[in-house]
Order: sequence, then C-alpha cells, then structure tokens
Amino acid sequence: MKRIKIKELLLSKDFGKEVIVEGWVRTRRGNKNVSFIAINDGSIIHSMQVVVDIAVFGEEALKNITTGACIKVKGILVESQGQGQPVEMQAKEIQLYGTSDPESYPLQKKGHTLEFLRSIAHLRPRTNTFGAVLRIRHNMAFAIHKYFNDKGFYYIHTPIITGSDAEGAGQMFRVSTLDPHNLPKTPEGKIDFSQDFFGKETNLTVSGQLEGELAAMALSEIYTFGPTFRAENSNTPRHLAEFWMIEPEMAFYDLEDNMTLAQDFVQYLVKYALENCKEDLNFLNEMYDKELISRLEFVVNNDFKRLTYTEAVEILMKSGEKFEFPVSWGTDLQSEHERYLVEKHFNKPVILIDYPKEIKAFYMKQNTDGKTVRAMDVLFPKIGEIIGGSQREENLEKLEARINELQIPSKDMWWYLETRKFGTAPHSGFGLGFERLILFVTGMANIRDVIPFPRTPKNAEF
RNA sequence: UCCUCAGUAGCUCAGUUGGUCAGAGCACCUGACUGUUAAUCAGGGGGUCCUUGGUUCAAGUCCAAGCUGGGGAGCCA
Repeated sequence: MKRIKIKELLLSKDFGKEVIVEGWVRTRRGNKNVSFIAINDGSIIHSMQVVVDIAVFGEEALKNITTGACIKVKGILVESQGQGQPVEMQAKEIQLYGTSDPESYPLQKKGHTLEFLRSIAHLRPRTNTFGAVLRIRHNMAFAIHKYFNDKGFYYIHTPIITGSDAEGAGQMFRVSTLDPHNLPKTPEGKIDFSQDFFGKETNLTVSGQLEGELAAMALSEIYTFGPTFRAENSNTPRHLAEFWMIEPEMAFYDLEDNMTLAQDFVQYLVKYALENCKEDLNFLNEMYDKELISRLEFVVNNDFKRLTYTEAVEILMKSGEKFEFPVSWGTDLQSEHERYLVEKHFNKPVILIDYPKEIKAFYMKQNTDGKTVRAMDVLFPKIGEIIGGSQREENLEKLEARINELQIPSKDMWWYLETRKFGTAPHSGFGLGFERLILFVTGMANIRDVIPFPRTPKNAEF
C-alpha cells in the first residue's frame, strides 16, 4: 500500500478506508486514554490529526513520538469528531522512522522569531511559515515558465561564469583555481591570470542580460531565469549576494511594449498565486500581514501608473513633503522619494521612464533630447524597485560613443557590439528580482526569509 | 560601508543608582485529567549573563575594542 499525501487526504471523503501517511510530528497531546498526533508531510500547510487509542498501543509505544520525529501511520480515515479539521485518522499501526530528542530539537510548538529560524535554516522548512513560503516560491517559479512558454518565449541558459565585467554592476565574485597562497605573477608583478583555469580573469555573473540580448537577436523573444551574484557589501532586508533573476529580452519591442509586458507578467504571477496558493496565503495573511491578500488583489486589478522621471521630479518638488534628501532633476531618486510616489501620491505600483542618462547603464536607448534614456523602473509598495529595464540602444555608433564616453573597457565586449553590426534590431528587456517578487507575494519583510539558504555578507552557513 | 539598537536558560525577555541579581513566561521532563486543537493543572531539572581587555573592595550592570544579529541609509534586483 502506498502512502497518500495529506493534501489529498484532507479533501477525501473515503471514510472507513485504510490509508497510509508519512511525515513529521508537529505536536502530540492528549491524556491517559487517547493521544492526538499532528503529522505534516509538507504537501499542504495543514497537518493530519492521528488519533491513537492508548489502550491498544500502550504508553511505551508512544514515548518516542515527539515533536520533530518522523513516522509512518497506517489507519482508518474517519470524519473528525473534534473541531479544527474535517478528517482524521484512527491509527492501526505506527512505524517510527526517526526519533527526535525533545530536549535538543530546536523547534517548538510555539512561534519562533524569524531571526532565530534563520540560524536553523536546515530545520526551518518544517515550520508552517517556511512551508508556505517555499510552496509559494515553487509556484511562482513554475508560473514564470508557464507564462513565458504560453507566450512563445524561449528559456535561455546564460553562463554563470563570465569573463567580462561588461555591465559594471558592482563587485563580482572571482572564480579561480589558482592557489591563493602561491599566485603566479607576471614580470610586472601582477597576478598572471593566463595560468588560471580559463586563461583569463573570470567571475560569477551579475546579469544574463548581455547574453540574453544575443539570443533575442535570433529567437525574438527569450527569457533567462537563473542565479545571479553580487559581491556588494549590502546589508539590507532587500539584498542577497546570491539571488535569482528573471530577464526577458524581446526583439521588436519598444519601451511601451516593454512596460506592457512587465505589468502583464507581474499581474499574471500575482493572480496565479491568489488562485493556486490560497491556503498558504491565508496563513501568511493571518500571521504576518493582515493586508496581504487585499494588496495582491489590488495589484492584479489596477493598471500601474506610468510617468516620466521628469514628471516624477516635478510631483516630488511640488509635494510639500519634507524629504531627508532634496529632490532635483539629474540625481537618482532616493528610497523615500520612491515610497512617496508609490505609497502616498499614486497609491499603486508606478513605472518610471526616461531617466537622465548619467544615472543609467550604457546600453540604454538614448532619447532625442540628448539628456535621457529609455529606462524603466517598476516600483512596488513596501519593497521598492522590483523591476529594472529599458529599451536597448540598437545603433552601433551611438552605443560605441556612449561606451567611449563612460570609458568602459570594450575589448571584452566585441561580441555584444556585433549584434549592432549584423542585423541590428530595436529591442527591449527587463530584470525581475525573483526574491523581491516572493517578498511581495508572501508579505515577508526580509529577503532572507524567502530563499531557503540565504547568502549574505558574513553568512554562507548551510 | 555609514548611522542606530540589541546580545542574560532551548526560545522570548526582565534584571532599577555598580552591592543575595542568576529571574519570569513558554518549551522540556514527571505526575494528574475519558476527544485534544499553541490543551489545561501541579511539580522538577536547566546558565561561558556574546568575546577579550580595562575601571573598581565589588561588574549581567560602567568604559574600550571586536564578533554576531535587527532596523535605517547607500548600491541595486
């Protein structure tokens, strides 16, 4: 007889049927005559209540069935006599797979702080909160592939090890097989990377965008979805050193098309969560954020406000709001400015476009005003920037001029520039931080609580 | 990296002007209870007061440095 997942059994009406469940004990309680075991197998947030007649099993047999233990139960599925669950199991046989010393098992029946759970990341998937977050995370990953597949986008695997620092997006993690205690040196005394594994200096990727553009110049509409690494010493609830990013890149899309896709994409994902993760969202709504579900519904049902950077600066200057940092055209907007626009002025997600070229990356399409570029940032309540993207500069001369202006070493970028040389095309794309999406969908406050094993400065445990 | 707050039992925390200050709740263990729902009730065990150094007759308490964590900022996704 095969086990049946608790998710399935809780919906079952096969009362009187003999079934098997396997899972981990959440709690056991009761008295001299009867014992109740809550067993959870992670298939759903709810546990199965197993009712044990102590006269049949004996107290000794139940002694090791403690919180955290793993057991197999064969029993009869019955309608629950108690409140709180529709069905329960009357135990006939119990097999103990693994004990769990209650003295040292760190998870209790009572709630723990998220900070403490981070220190036991190997066990926190066994909590209701992380079970919910991890199931939602899975559903969002699946929905991302489904969305793009249904739209005819192709999934491209861009390299994780890169030989170019093209984007210049902050500090990178070096990839090397050189012996750090005995580094080969060039005659000039510098490290001789020609002797390294790849014969050159290599790093972990900070973005798959440039390679994504290459694929879009052949397959029209593509997306990447992979790990991304930033060695920035960022200590905030919104940054990780290792995170996952989705980067669609589309030939023949202008910035308007790009914005339309970004909004449709995010709304699809949030709607997917509302429809497919109802039980987990209800739990998070109840325990962490009473406005979570209404906020998700609002995002699904309302267009994002689109406006230019210049318009945003005017709104901020006229707002009368006292900002810590003054607003002026040409400087990047501060968190407080973005929050004002999203949470106070428009009270909905905002897409800002046409930023000053000085504060944006070299590859963004230059506007005819000579001052701004076709950039877009999608700003969300509570988490700020969730998407950053742009229409790309497809004109070779303009792109090269910008590269020279910024003194970007273009030696390693010949292949990128050749897309503008051979059959260039208008195209656009954006990057969505996967964990930031999960933050928004789950209502969690810290990005370290939406990835199973967070990598942050001074922390690579587990 | 900067600003700021914190670190005392397995967890969450209290600990006053430096002088019975080693404490509480929960968890755990034992017992009671005829169906529990974070069960309830009674009892019990449990400590590197983050680390190092300093001030003092005396430091959980004051000072310095460091480590770790939270919040805010910057960088960004």
